[in-house]
Amino acid sequence: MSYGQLRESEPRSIGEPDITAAAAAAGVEIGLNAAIVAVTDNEPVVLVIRSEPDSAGAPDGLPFGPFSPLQHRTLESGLRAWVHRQTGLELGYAEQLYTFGDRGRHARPDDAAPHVVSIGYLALTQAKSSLDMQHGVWRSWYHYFPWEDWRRGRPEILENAIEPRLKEWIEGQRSIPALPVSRQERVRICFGFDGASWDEEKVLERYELLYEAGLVDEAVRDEREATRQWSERPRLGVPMRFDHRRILATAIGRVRAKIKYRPVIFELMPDEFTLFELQRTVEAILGPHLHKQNFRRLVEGAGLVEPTGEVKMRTGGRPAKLYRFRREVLLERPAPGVRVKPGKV
Amino acid sequence: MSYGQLRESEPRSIGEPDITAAAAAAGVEIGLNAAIVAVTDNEPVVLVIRSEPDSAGAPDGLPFGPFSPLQHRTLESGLRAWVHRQTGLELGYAEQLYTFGDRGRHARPDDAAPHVVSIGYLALTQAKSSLDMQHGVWRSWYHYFPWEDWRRGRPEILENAIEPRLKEWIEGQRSIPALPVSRQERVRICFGFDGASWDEEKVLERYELLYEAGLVDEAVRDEREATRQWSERPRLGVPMRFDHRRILATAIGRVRAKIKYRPVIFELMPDEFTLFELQRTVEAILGPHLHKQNFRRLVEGAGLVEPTGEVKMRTGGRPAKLYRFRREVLLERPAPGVRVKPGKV
DNA sequence: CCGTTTATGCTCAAGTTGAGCATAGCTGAG
DNA sequence: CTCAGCTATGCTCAACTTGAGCATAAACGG
Repeated sequence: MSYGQLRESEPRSIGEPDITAAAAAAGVEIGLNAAIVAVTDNEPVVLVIRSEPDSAGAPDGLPFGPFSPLQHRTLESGLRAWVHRQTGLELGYAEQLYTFGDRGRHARPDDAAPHVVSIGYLALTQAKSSLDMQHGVWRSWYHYFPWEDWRRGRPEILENAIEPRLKEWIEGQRSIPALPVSRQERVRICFGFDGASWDEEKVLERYELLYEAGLVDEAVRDEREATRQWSERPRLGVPMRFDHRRILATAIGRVRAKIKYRPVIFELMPDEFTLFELQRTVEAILGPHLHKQNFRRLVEGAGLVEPTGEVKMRTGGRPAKLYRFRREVLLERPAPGVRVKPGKV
Repeated sequence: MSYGQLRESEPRSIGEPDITAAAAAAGVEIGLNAAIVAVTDNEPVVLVIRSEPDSAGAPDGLPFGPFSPLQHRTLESGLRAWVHRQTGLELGYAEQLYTFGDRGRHARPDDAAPHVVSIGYLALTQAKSSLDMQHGVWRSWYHYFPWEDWRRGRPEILENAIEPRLKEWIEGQRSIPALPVSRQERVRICFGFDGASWDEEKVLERYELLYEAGLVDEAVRDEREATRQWSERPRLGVPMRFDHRRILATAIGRVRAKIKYRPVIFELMPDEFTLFELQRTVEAILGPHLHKQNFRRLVEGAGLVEPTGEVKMRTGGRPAKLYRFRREVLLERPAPGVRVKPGKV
C-alpha cells in the first residue's frame, strides 16, 4: 500500500500488449530533465522550452538532455553542462527529484525509438533575465497548475471545474470492487473537499488524480480509456510534453516541502532583502498567506537572517530593514528552514 | 551550494581521464537495487546477498536486478518481479530512493562493461523467516554502520576510532584553500562533536564524509588518493559491494526521516502489537531511547493506533494492551507519523 | 501637517512537549 | 500465599511554542 501516492493501481501508460516488436528492437537511453525554478515579481516561474516554430501547437516542455556517462562523470555534472549549453544558465542549487521510467512516458511504444528513462532534477536560481536563452522562457508554474495558487484565497477553479468533474468521476466507481481507499476519500484528501484540509505539498497526488480521472490533457493524449467519454470538454491547466507536467508537479511538491526544513528559499532571493520580500517569496512558493508578524518572529528567531544595517526606502510606508541569509545557521541547527504553517486563507 | 550533502566537491569516483576507450565502446544499462528492510527482535535488518562461495571474501551486496522496459511497464513492477524471483519475497511498501549514476560506481572504467545507472529502492516488510532465499540473508544494518546505533547510548566507536581519525583528516586540510565549510565544521555537524547535536537522519552525509576521509573500505578500494596514506589501518564498519553501502545509507536516512511524517512504521509491525513493541521498533530504526510515557501519549493522541481489546500476557510485568494500526488516520491527517524527537541518551 | 501605508514591537491565550511521580496488575521466589 | 520486582499505564506540571491581534513607528503624498 502506498501512503504518498493514493492510487487505485499503478498508473497506466499506453502500450497495452506487454511487449511490442518495435520496442524490442530499441534500447534504453538515459535522459535528464530539469525543473529550473525562480521567483520573479512574486511569481514562481519555471524555465520551459517552447516548441519549435514549425511544430505548431506542440506543448511546452522542460529542458531535456541526454546523459552520456562517457562525457560526464556524474549525473549532476551532465545536467549542469547541457543546461548551461542550452540556456546559458549556471545552475546553483540542484537536487535529484525522481526517476521516471514508465513505458510509454516518452515515445509511443510502436515507435522504434528507444525507451527513455529520465532522471528529473530540481534546480533553484535567481531569475536573472540577462540570459541568452534561445528557446527557454520563464513561465509561472501556476499556469500549469492553477488549482495550486492559493495566494488570493481558494482558487475558483476548484469549485467551478474540479469539484463537479471529480464528483462525476466518483460516481463512475460503482462497478469497481472495494478498494483500499475509495475515490471519494482520495478526492477528499487530495483536494480538501468536504471539510478536509488542503495540504500544499500534495501537488503530485493531485495531478495524478486528475490524470487518472481524465481531466488533464496528457491523460487524453495517452488515450486512457477512462478519458474518452469527455474528451471534448476543456481540460485543467496547460499541458506539457511527455510526462513533464508530472515532473514539474514533483518539483513543486518537493520545493514546498523542502523550504520548511532547509534554507533553500535563499537560493531564490537576492543577497539583500526585506523580511516582507522574503515572506512574499515563501508565499509565492507555498500558496497561502502567512501571518506577517509571526513570520518575522519565526525567521529572526530561527537565526536564518541577520540585518545588514541598511534600510530599503520607498516601500510605500515605513522603510524596511534589509537582511541577509545567515549562513552560520547551517552549523547551528540540524534542519533550519522556514517552518511556516498555512494561516487563515 | 549544497545543504543536504556537505562536501568539499563532488565525490570522485575512479577513472580520471574523462573518457576511456574501453568505456566508449560500452553502452548504458539500467539496474535496480533494493534496500529491503525489516525489524526482527528489535534489530533493524536488511536483506543482503552474500557473495558466491567461490569468490572468496567478496563483500555483501544489496539485491540487484536489471531493468528491462520490454518486460516491465514500470520501474517498480520490474523491481517487484525480480525481487520475488530472487528471494521469494512479495514486497509490500516500496519507494524510490535515488538514482546512482556516477562513473565507476559499478564497473571499473577500464573494463569493457557497460556503464550501469542504478535506481535504488527502499522496501519495508515484516521479516518472515519462512522464505526460500537462496542467497539472501537478513543482516543488521548497524553491522555496516556501527556508529549509527545509539540504542545503548553514544556508540564507543565514535570516541575510539572516528573522532581521532577525523581529527587527523582535519589537520590535513592546511594546504587546501578556503572552502565554504571547513572540514572541521563538516565533521562537527555530521558527527555531533564539540557539543553539536546528533542528527539521526544524516546517515548519508556521515558515510560520505568517512568515504571522503578514506576511513571506509570502499574509499580504499576506489583508490582515492587521500586514502593511500592509511590504507593499512582498520576501516569503519563492514563494507559492501560497489556503492551499495551508499545506497543503504540513503535508505536508512530516508526511513528515519519518513517514519516521522508517514505511518510507514506499521509496515514493519505485525497486525497486533503492544505500544512498547512499537516503541522498540521505532527505537531500532531511529537509535535513541524515547520517553515511554510520552511515546504512548503521542501515538495514541495522533490517532495512529486503536486498542484491539486483547492484552498480551507474559510481558515480564503487568499485561499490555494490544493495539492495531488505525488506517483511518490516513484520511484524517495530512501527514501522520511518529513525530518523535530524540530524548535523553 | 495629516491621512495612508507599510514595518515592527509586544502581549496573551491555547496548545504542545519534556520530564517525572504515582498507581495498576502480572510473575516468580520463598 | 504473599510480597518483591517488573512492566504498563495514568496523570501532573512547568517550559516552550504557536496563532492571533493590538499598538506604535516612520515614511510618503497631498
